[in-house]
Amino acid sequence: MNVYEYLLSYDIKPSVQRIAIMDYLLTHHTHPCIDEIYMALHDDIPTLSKTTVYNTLKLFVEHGAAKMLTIDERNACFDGDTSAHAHFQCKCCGKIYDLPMHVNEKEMSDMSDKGFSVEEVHNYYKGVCPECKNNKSDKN
Amino acid sequence: MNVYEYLLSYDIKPSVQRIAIMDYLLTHHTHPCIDEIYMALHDDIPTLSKTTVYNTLKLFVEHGAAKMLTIDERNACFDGDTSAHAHFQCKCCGKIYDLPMHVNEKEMSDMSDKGFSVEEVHNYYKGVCPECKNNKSDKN
DNA sequence: TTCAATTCTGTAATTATTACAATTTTATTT
DNA sequence: AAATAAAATTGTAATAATTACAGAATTGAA
Repeated sequence: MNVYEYLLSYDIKPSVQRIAIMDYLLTHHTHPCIDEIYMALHDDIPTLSKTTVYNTLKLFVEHGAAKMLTIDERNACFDGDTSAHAHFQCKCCGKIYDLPMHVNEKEMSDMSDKGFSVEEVHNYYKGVCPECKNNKSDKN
Repeated sequence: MNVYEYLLSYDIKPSVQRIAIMDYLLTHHTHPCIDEIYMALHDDIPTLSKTTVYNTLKLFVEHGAAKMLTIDERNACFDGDTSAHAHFQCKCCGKIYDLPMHVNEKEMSDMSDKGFSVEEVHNYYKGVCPECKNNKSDKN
């Protein structure tokens, strides 16, 4: 399935901009912020407006085609992988890694027992990634 | 232990403003944003500056006396309860609830096996709280 | 009391995000 | 194919959160 059909499957009308943005999300697993996407696509689509990037990602999130991450305190990040998974952000380099998520069934059933309807599960860690740990020890 | 000593235990020099802000965090479990704290304390300390609220909370977080939550997309929220626990934010009323957190030991050991040093665990859910569910059904 | 260091304050600057009107593009009808 | 209507995009301006910073106030030590 190409990006055009992929968008349609989420009830999103494809356009040049939407296809480019979704394609970027699906091929780059960097959990980009608005600016990263804008700057990356600006070369191919010189007329692209940052407002369009904002609007498009909002649309994607509303239709369930992308997820917004609030791991990074500075910027909202976006993830084209909508499957349930956890994240790790390195405090040193800022990179966000994907991790398998093990949903806690006990926690979930406790919540619904108390009358909470759970719609989203967010699970992330912060610390230092292996790369940055190596770089640090190199300098000693 | 009073708030004065509590701040000292985190190596934070107490001041009128710091004591008031920490006291607010410890007695109100609303996970307040900057504005809530500022407005609540403004009556008692009319000279209080919003910059001080920002600076003080930053200081608290750095010293481990408070945690910053990025659950709410609009504002950073702050939590004086530094013990490991999860959160639930209602998409309807915005309220943030505390939940017991069950740390996933498997996930943790997987990460350290791969060379990740985990320093923070964030775990939260979004959905509709029991109160809002009741209010909705009342209107039918 | 004097001096130095720290903390607080208020304003200005910065940055992310949203609002909105005008333009462009796309789809539909004639 | 031309005319029309609807939707999407763009760019600018407005808003809101946060940070920078310099001066004022406070605290602690000599």
